Amino acid sequence: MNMRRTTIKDVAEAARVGVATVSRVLSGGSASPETRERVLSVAAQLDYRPSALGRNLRQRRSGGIGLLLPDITDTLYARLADGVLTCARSAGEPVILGATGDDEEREAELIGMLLEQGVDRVIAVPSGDGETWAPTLRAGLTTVFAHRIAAGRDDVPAVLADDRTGVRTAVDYLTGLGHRRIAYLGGPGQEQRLSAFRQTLGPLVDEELIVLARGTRDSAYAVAAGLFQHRPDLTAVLAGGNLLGEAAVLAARELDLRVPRDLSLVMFDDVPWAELCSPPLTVIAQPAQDIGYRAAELVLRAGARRPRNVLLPTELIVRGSCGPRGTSRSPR
Amino acid sequence: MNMRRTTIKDVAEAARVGVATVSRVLSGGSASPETRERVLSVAAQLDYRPSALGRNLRQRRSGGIGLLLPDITDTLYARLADGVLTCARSAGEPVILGATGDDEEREAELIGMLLEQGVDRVIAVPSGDGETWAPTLRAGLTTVFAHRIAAGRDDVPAVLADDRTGVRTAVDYLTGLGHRRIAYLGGPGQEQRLSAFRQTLGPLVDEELIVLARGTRDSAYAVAAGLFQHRPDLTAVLAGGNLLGEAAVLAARELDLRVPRDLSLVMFDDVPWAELCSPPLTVIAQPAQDIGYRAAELVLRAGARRPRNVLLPTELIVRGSCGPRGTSRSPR
DNA sequence: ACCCGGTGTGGATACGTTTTCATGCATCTC
DNA sequence: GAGATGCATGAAAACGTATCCACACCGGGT
Repeated sequence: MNMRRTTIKDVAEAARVGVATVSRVLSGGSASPETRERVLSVAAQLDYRPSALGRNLRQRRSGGIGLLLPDITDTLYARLADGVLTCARSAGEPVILGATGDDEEREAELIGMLLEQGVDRVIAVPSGDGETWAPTLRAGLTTVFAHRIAAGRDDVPAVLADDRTGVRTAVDYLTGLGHRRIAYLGGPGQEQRLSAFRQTLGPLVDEELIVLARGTRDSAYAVAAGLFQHRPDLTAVLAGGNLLGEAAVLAARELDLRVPRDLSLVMFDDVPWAELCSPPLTVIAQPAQDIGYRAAELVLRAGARRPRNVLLPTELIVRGSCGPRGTSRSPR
Repeated sequence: MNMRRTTIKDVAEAARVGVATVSRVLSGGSASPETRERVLSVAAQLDYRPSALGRNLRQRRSGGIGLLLPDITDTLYARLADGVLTCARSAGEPVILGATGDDEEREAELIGMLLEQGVDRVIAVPSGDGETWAPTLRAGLTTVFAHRIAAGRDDVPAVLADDRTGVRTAVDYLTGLGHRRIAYLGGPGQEQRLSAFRQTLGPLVDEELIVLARGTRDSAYAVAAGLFQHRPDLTAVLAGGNLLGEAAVLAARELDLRVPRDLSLVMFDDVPWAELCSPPLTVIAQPAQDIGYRAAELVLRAGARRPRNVLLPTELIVRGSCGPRGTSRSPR
């Protein structure tokens, strides 16, 4: 079977017009009503689909939007991706997905791949700093950051969750319950949350209770377990991501800490399993899907004036993992 | 800034050779050592990157792999996607992602989009039947199914988890614990699992204990709750997916069924939160990431003889959600 | 009658690459 | 030494589309 694809030329011949006219009709240009209808009917008849290849080459840009995430396996990013997909689908644009693994080098590599593909619109949860993203902008790509920003790249619009308010609400909630020794379990690239934590806690902040993990499960668990063992006097912990929260739950169980009696726990990001835990986890929900959707909107409606950053609200969802400060934990 | 992209022509001029030579050198064709080196050095100097646009048009196919999943939000599919991404990255191929939502129509639409993009390699967790996938094959796309197959499309190679053995192992485990009234909670597109369930259980099978949900969380919950209420005599349940398992846990808690005392639970697919549950869930683990990776391998190494279906082993991971059959549940 | 602006149309070109084909040169064979 | 064989090379032809430009035509103004 050597079926050649039907091209615009076939349509033009069949409709007895020039290729230019067919192109115009299909791209919404001007044409006389009868010509338009004839072309349309012939195109439908031959079930002609314009080749993106030809078009892309001609306009020196592939449609389509690039999406760069640290890890598609993380439900937060998966939801974000889902939002992007939803918006892109309604615009008929393909989405090229890449996983950076929070690695600057891999991110740069993927950016190179996108450039090679002629992609001219990118949504990213950036891992690298401003330098990594310089080629992108130099090449004239319209870029939008989501969920976090790259250091030193204030010129790129971003759509973010209102982390600061989220942290403040959670910390206020915990201090309201009487907690004083509150730990923060952080991950990579969340300076906003950490600084909000410090700021809200003010004089109560204890630098020893602030620990950072790398992006992996193992690292998160090790850090959480180490913290709990090293500082038995802490009564509450704020986990700055669902991976960290998972680690905290696991580590607490391993050390026989009862939640919420011995330890109150608030986790960033509402995930389906937060409700399945016992007790169900109190969380700071982020509109991950919306973030993706809005980012896609921004990147599609480019050309209009560069919009300011978008800040989406977070919400503290109180479930059962926080209680009043009990007596200090006793070593077993 | 009107920086024109550096093209192969620029490189050719700068290296004082023809464009054909540059193309050959860069594509690994034959050339004299000195020419090769000169071209390479000039290309590096200008930091030339061949445009995928031109190449794609020339060879009438976009490189790149299309990936069609029901829902990127489902961790199973997210892991599968991760496997595909990993393999694709090592091959330098972009991945175009689409979410079908388990909807035949949307799937067809996405297939159309892929065709229009000139994608000629597709990995899919198919939702539609053979008819939906007819255009794909007619257009000569190399297609590989993952995780499940489309009805009536035995001509498409597939990478699957060994569902039948997984189900058999789980059911044997449950009957070994003394359970006789075992329910099956199924989702869409998993005939393999269901038929294995029936076959393994043999005469013990009770059609009333087999219930199917649609793909959504709400539907899963409703079906699970209905089953538990309607048949208080059941003592064990096999959930045919992590969404179903989630629903089962939730419904059991809502109805005050203690796991595993009142109800033993085995879930298909090992997800991170299975360990966080209390009790931790006994699961049938599927190598989702491997499935994706292998599928990507298959689709990339096409041209070789069409390989037979690949069957990847599942594993029963015993945790704490199954116990010996207790006395029949008493109504509260 | 003439010109002029507007509109619909098609020919031609360019987008950047790969691949075919012909050419030239060097080496090998009889 | 003549012909054959091999290899490196560049000119040119696609690939399918969008767009520039020129042309024809039509109506209304002077």
